[in-house]
Amino acid sequence: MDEQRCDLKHLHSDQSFLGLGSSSDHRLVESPIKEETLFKEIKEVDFLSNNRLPNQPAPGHAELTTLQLQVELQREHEENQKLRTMLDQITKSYNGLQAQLRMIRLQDQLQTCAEDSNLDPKLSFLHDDQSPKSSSHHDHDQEQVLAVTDHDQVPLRRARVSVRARSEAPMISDGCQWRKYGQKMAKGNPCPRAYYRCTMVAGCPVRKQVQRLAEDKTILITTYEGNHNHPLPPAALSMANTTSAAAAMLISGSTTSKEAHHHLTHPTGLFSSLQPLYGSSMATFSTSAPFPTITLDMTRTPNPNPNPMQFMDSSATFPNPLQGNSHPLIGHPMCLNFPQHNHAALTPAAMQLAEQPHGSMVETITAAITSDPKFTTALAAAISSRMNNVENINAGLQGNTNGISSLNSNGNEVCAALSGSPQLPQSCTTFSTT
DNA sequence: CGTTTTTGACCGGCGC
DNA sequence: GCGCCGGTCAAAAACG
Repeated sequence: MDEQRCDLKHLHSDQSFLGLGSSSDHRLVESPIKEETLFKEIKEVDFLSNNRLPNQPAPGHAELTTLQLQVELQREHEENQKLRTMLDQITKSYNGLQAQLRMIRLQDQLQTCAEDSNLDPKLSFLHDDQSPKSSSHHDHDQEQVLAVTDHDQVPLRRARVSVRARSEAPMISDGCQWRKYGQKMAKGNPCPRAYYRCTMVAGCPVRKQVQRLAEDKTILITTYEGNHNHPLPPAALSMANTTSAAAAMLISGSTTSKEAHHHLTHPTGLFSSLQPLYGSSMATFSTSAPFPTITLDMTRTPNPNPNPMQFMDSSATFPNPLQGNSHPLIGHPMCLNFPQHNHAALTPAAMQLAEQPHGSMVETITAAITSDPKFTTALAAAISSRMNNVENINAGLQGNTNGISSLNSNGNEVCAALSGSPQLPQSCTTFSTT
């Protein structure tokens, strides 16, 4: 009952709900459901008001019988069910519109990129099983947009994100529910490799492999593949954002080189612009494997950021209230967006790109940082102070962009940053090159 | 008793 | 064609 009240309180109080609170959001995302209708509906189920039932006796009235209370409870339960149904519909509409917006932005972004640099031929791995090579540049871009934004998981199903972290536990806690479906002895490693699939929702394509490093058995290598096709609890957003962002970077940041490894600092495009911000040794690309893989190393601290809080700028945005999919986590006070970037360090082109899923790399770093208890307190204080100012900040849809190929998951909120990955005993302030 | 884990079998890709 | 290897399946076992 308390949870229901919290939900409804949020519906009443959060002006950012559905993005209706922001003028810019309102302009860009118009819910198919009229505002008036929405709030009228909500008004009818205002559990918090003492006058919500004008034709019913006030609570606590002496005339109330147990039967009446039961009838009222039943009625409120039905209304609550209606509300949840409505919320689900709104969620679907919101996700659909957000996906459309994302596709439009991505098209614009690719047009901009096409003018500045050649697209990577190696991106053909995105198109292998979709269509033959196209002759025109424009068609190529269109194909890429379709491949990247398609919901069928093909692109990121092939891109993988490997996360290295020190952990004594058999598996790092990333907030998702996993079911083990296999275990194999990998070549050259005495430790078995375990295979898990996401069981939060039936049919979720996300899988992961967990294996200990042969050289150092305290290091756990978790390899993620695919994107969740369902909303994630805040505790799972951090890692999901990490993998989604990294996979998006892997896809969009590939180079023409056939070298076995590519660093994020390759000389063209986004990453060179981001390099001053992210440092020079955060992650490693590997294209020698059957699947393109990006490795994020959270086990070393070769180049500690002297001021990790620099990632916290003033561009914090409202949370996507629907990310939790009508669960009590909606409106959770800790569920706020981390800033996307230190915009001052980026070129305009990089900023535009970075406002797309690449921006989640900041969250990747944030996740690593916040998995360290030493930073948790400081982060909590910083977040608390910024939450006081968040109402004055334009929400902006860029704060709610998801992973490139994920239409309705992997929002950019780093809700779990402060609570997630408790089993990561060590983390670093930057990612290291392996 | 339903769910999860274990584990051997099976399949497909790849190199020789 | 054969063997190796990574990945998945599915029946049995274990668990709560």
